[in-house]
Amino acid sequence: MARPCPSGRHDHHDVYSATCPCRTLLDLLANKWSALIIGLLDEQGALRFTAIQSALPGIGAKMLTQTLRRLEAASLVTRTIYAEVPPRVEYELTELGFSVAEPLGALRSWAEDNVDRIEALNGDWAV
Amino acid sequence: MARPCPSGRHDHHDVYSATCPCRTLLDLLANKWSALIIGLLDEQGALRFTAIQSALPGIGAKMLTQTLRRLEAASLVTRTIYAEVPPRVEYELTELGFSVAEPLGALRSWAEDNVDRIEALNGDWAV
DNA sequence: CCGTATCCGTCAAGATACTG
DNA sequence: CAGTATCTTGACGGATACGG
Repeated sequence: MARPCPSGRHDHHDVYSATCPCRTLLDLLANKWSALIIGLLDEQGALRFTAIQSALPGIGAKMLTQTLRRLEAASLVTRTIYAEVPPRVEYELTELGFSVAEPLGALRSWAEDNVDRIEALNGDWAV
Repeated sequence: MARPCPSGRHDHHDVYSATCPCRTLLDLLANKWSALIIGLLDEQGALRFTAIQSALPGIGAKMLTQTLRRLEAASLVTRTIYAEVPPRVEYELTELGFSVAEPLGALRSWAEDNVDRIEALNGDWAV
């Protein structure tokens, strides 16, 4: 059983509470790379390590491994090793992973759709 | 006019491109504190600096100032100074800010609703 | 090919003290 | 009240080399 959250904003959990485990979960999702990785796996299905890395310019192998491992620990992603030569490892969303891909996708779309408006309002926003 | 994105996944922008300004925007939103601050202002309307800080246990004044300033630069939040004694400063969402509060709220709700399931699947996920 | 292990520089962020 | 200024630390993250 999860630790209950003091505030009781919802039945059991509240991201605004510092001690609530769902805040840790939000931190995992509200992260630069997690949102992109989950979106990628949502759109393209199972992908190999290298495929993910080249689809995400700027991410290093270490950071990618780290993020994938955390997503795997949270049961959002599965990691499947195929005993082949050369070795092949594929990452794929779990059912839970697909369900979080929806709100994350909405956020990505919002960013893509509104960045022009923001630049029009203030060209120097990207500090 | 915004710089176009090379990939052309959407009409003009693509968060998967490292150079696209909408990726910078996503980084601003997909951030531990931004999601909470925007959600708070969405639920409670205009709030003073101290009110926000006490609603977000764990955030320091420096980090709060920094995040609010970036949100203000992106035209998601307004900052209003009232010439009173003692001084009062209120932060409030703009129309743009309210519109992004929806997808962010969906993400927060998802975290609150699914953390139990994740803990049941793997008690050690929060590494 | 798919990582892990290690080293190491940078800068994000906390603590503290101070100002309008 | 609502910050800013300064200092300090340590964790993040890049580079490299190596293992399964």
